[in-house]
Formats: sequence, C-alpha cells, structure tokens
Amino acid sequence: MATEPVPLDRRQRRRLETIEEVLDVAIEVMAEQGVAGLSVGEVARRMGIRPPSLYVYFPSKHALYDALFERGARLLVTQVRTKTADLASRDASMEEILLDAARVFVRWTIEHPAYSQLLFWRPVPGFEPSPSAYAPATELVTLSSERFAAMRDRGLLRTDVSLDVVQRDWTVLIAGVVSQQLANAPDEDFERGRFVAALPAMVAMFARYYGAGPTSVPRRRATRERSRRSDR
Amino acid sequence: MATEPVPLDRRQRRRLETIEEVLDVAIEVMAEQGVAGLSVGEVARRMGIRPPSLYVYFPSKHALYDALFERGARLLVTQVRTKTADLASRDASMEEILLDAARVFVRWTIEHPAYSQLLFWRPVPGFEPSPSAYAPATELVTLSSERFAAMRDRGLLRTDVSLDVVQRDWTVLIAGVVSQQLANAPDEDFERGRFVAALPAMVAMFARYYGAGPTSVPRRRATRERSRRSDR
DNA sequence: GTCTATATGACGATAGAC
DNA sequence: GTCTATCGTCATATAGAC
Repeated sequence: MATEPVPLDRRQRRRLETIEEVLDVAIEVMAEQGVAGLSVGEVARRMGIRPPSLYVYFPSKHALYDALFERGARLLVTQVRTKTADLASRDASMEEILLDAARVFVRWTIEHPAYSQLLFWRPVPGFEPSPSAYAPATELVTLSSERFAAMRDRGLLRTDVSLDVVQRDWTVLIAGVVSQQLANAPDEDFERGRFVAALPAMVAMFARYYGAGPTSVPRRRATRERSRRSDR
Repeated sequence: MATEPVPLDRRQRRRLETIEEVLDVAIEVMAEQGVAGLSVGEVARRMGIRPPSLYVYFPSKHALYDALFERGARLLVTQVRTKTADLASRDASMEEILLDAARVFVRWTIEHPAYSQLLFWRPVPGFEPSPSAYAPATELVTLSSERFAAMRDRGLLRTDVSLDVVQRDWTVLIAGVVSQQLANAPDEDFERGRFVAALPAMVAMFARYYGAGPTSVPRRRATRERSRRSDR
C-alpha cells in the first residue's frame, strides 16, 4: 500500500546531495578566487539558485567553511589510509616508509590546493574550525604518530628523542614542501613541482638524523641552543 | 633671505611621512583582521581622515598591498644584513652559520606575522607583487645563495650537489618552521614558539646532510625517486 | 590635500509569500 | 525548499567644492 516506504529518507538523501553539491561548488570557487574570496552569492549563482536558498543548508558562511574544513580533513585522512603502502609487513627502511607517506600526503595537498590552504594556513580572518570539524584533522596527527611509534618498536628510530619532537619536526618538513610549492609555484602539478622534487632529499636527511643505527647517526652531538649576541 | 630654502622638499617629505603612516596603520589592521581583511576605509578611520584622501597617496588597494610587500621585503633584508653575525671571519662551522641566519630570519617573521603572510603565502586573491616590489624579495634569495657559495668556497659544503638544490631545500626548511608556527600557534612569540624550537634540530639535520667532511656524511647513498605502485 | 557627496556594487543575512 | 524583495553594511573608487 505504501508506495514510498521511507519518504523521509528520500528527502534526507536529497538534502545531503544538495549539501555535497554546495561544497563542491564552494571548493571550485575557492580554487579560483582564493580561500578568502569565497562568497555565498557566487556559489548560489553557479548552482542556479538564489542566495537565500543556501541558508536552508548552511546557517552562515562560517558554517560553510567549517563543513569544508571537515570534509577536507576527512578526504585527506582517507587518502593517507588508502594509498599509503603497508610497508610494516616487509622490512622496509625508515626512509622508504617515510618517503611513501610523504608522497601520498603531499600529492593530495598539491592536487587540492584550496582545501590545503584552508586546512594548513589561516586565510580567513574570523574563522576557526569547530571541535567536530577539527576531529579528523587530529586523526591525521594520530596516524602519523602511530607510524613513528611502530617504527620505534621495530628499532628504526632513535630512542633518545621523544616521539612528540620527531612528529613535530616531521610536520615542519612536510609543511615546508607544501607551503613553498603552493605559494611560489601553485601551477606546477605533483610530478613537475620543483619543491615536491625536494622531498627525497628532505626525507633522507630526516631519516639520517632520526634513524637508529650507527651508520645513520655517526656522531651524536647535542643540539641545544646557544645564546648569541648577534641574534638581537 | 629665503627662510625656506627647499619648500618643495618639505612638502615632499611631509608626503612621504604620510605614506609611511598609511603603511604603518595598514600593517596594524592586517595584523588584527588578517591580510585579506585589510580595508581602505578602516585605515582612513584610524588615521582620522576620510577614505578618499587615501587615494591621493595610493591609487588603489592593490598599490597599497604592493607598497606593503616591498616594504616588508626591505625590512627583512635589512634585518638579515644587520643582525646576522659575520661568522665567515672566524672559522665557524656550517651549522653555526646556518643556525644564526635561520634564527634572525625566523625571528623577524614571527615578530611580523602580517608582513610574513603577505610575503610568503598568497592570501590576497587578485594580488601579485609588481617587479619593483618583488626586487628586494629576490635580494633575500641572493643573500642566502651567496652565503652558501661562500661556505662551499671554504670547503664546508658538499660539492656533488648544485647550489640551487641546497638553496631550495634550505628555503623549504625555513618555510616549514615559519609556516607551522604562524598557522598553528600564532600567539606564541619567538622564544616560546614550539615550532621555532625545532630550528636547531632542523639546521643540524640539514648541516649533517649537506655539510662536507667524512663525519657529516658517513654513507653517501643515492636518493633517487622510486616508482611505487602504492602512490597512485 | 582634504573634504563632502555620491556612484556603484557586492556582501551576508532575514522576512515572508508561495 | 525555493523564491522575491529587501535590509543594513561595507567596500572601492570618483567628482568636484574649498
């Protein structure tokens, strides 16, 4: 008798589809106009609807940014989970594991510059992601930290440095490559990127510095800071 | 007899002072509202004048950004020239020289986040610095390259890698520290910055990798890229 | 050089009819 | 859920009097 057994779900699904479309178009606009150049009116225009209609799905522009932030982080997490090779099973070197992970990560950021700017820079004055939107971004750090913990368990990592420090320095390295590429040569793709090309060397110096074993760390010298008069 | 021997210069000087004030206030606004949040009206408001008056000094908002870009680069160049210790005279190590230079550079960026975002990121959709505004920024690269060239001459640098590559990787490293600090912990100053604290280690791994001598590069292994199925 | 006045338009967001 | 209409605000930029 009921021709539509779940009419509510149908409507909800339609709603979700529209939301996805809004996000797709928003990313498109951001890629062209810059992250801060996103405008509700422009999104509506491209979707063929009027600006007020968007407010049915997003109560404010900030909410739109928030959803974009969360979706970006989710997409990147998925990419890292999916595309990173499971090198733990084989006896891969630290350098192999890290270069693989770095390539997957950096590739995504270069192919999704709009998301990356939103995720890794601070281009929107008033905007800070909500805790729920930030959650998947935290997962990225967790993933990376677990990888380092696993490497330490396998004896690939120096044991005289905390995992937090290793993790921090690793993010600095990756952020440097991404930042330089997106800021100075945003039109180059992953294969041609001049700063992406620095990845192997960066990973090599990192692995040589933080890797365990006598060959990788020949002379363990303290790297504490010195006070120097010249630096103000 | 002539009480004002150079009245034209006086007027010109007054004009230059006003321009300087505009730039000061503009930086102030950018620091609070974000680089993209700069508005001509807000600058005028804080100066106690009307927006049209600003157009006497800057024909457009882009021209204002351009002047800010140039001034930022000039300030940074001056800082690097002035504050960097002349370690070439003494027989300083590569690590000492680089850590000193890095600290001077990074300190300035942390203490001038608005300039830094304008200089090193791309926060303003339509804006690209004019060639003349870009000139002092180029000088920064030249300065750094000359430093590496000097180190090579003194036998501190590996000779099997081009200076361009060394220079590129160095910028990646510094950009990583600055980018992470400004994006993730913009409220921390230079001394307390958690990513600034990564500098000694980053410099150490760089020096160990690119420094000359048998102790710094124990096992010269090729770091060519491998094609791997997992990376898309 | 500074002002008033204004052109011109975009923006985010809301009210209320359908 | 979508629309028209509109509010209120802000923006960049220009014209022309003083």
